[in-house]
Amino acid sequence: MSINYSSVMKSLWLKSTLINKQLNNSLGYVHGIGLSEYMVLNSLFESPNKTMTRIDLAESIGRTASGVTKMLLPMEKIGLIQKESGARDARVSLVKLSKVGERLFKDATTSLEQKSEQILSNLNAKQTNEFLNCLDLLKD
Amino acid sequence: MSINYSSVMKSLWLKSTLINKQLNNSLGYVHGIGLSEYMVLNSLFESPNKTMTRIDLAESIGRTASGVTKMLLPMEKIGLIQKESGARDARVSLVKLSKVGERLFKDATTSLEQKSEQILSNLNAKQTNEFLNCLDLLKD
DNA sequence: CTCCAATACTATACTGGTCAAGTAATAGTA
DNA sequence: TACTATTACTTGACCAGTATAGTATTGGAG
Repeated sequence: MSINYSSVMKSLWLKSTLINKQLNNSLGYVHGIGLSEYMVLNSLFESPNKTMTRIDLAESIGRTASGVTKMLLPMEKIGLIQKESGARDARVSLVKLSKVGERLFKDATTSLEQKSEQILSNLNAKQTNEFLNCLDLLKD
Repeated sequence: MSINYSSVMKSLWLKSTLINKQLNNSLGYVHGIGLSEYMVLNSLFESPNKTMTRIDLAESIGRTASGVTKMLLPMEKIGLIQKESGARDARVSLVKLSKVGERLFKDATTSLEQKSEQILSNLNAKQTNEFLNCLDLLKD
């Protein structure tokens, strides 16, 4: 019995689009950011000094450099992040998570956690761990 | 030890964006369609008479009605689908998979299958089945 | 039969992303 | 030291999707 690989990908595609909408709605309605913005905050929060280059940021969230440039503009305007000067390389423009951004990130995280628990509520602990493990094993 | 639910969702989000790009590139380069278009063909192919209404189509691929309206325009122009008149309800405009569309769908399916197998190559058969099972269990 | 609400779209304006081209700074090489 | 390639962006044109508002048709209540 051979596996139908593409049906797994189709299922992944459909579920991820539906879940993305859910999570975007949750975060957007309460905190005014989308999942992409959340992931930016997340990457910054987890990085040493809560500071990253735009390229590293783009890489960490699977977006292009220009995509990052554009999404950071409004985030800077509302004070979630700030430009950090003082890089030894004059090409890079460092991005730092602000206090406001960190606060919003933490609030958004609890929202996300709740929604995520709900989405995963049909899986038991073992399944959830296996699922995460499988995700990590996917080649990209 | 409690589970960090949101990290599962973050992982899902990141992987799915990266994999979407991969699959879109594969399909786009060889067959000139994206994953969304492929899923439209897929839904039509699997439906009785290879015919659906636009809202059923929208529902089946997780897109809005207006999204479907727009994506079907070019697909009709290149002959992948055709408008089917003769619905009892004059509001609906039925969409039918054409022979050309069916042909392209089958070709694209083999491409997709190959790429999918590659993406899943780190998972064994048991893991793959479990993964698919978990996907189906996700609430959306 | 006549409304009124709901359904199945379509059109417009907008958002969020890409790609390709351009700029400035740096790194590597002769 | 100078020249070239690479890197880290930014910008503009475009594309794929949404939300909202509109149209035409249908179904149901009185």
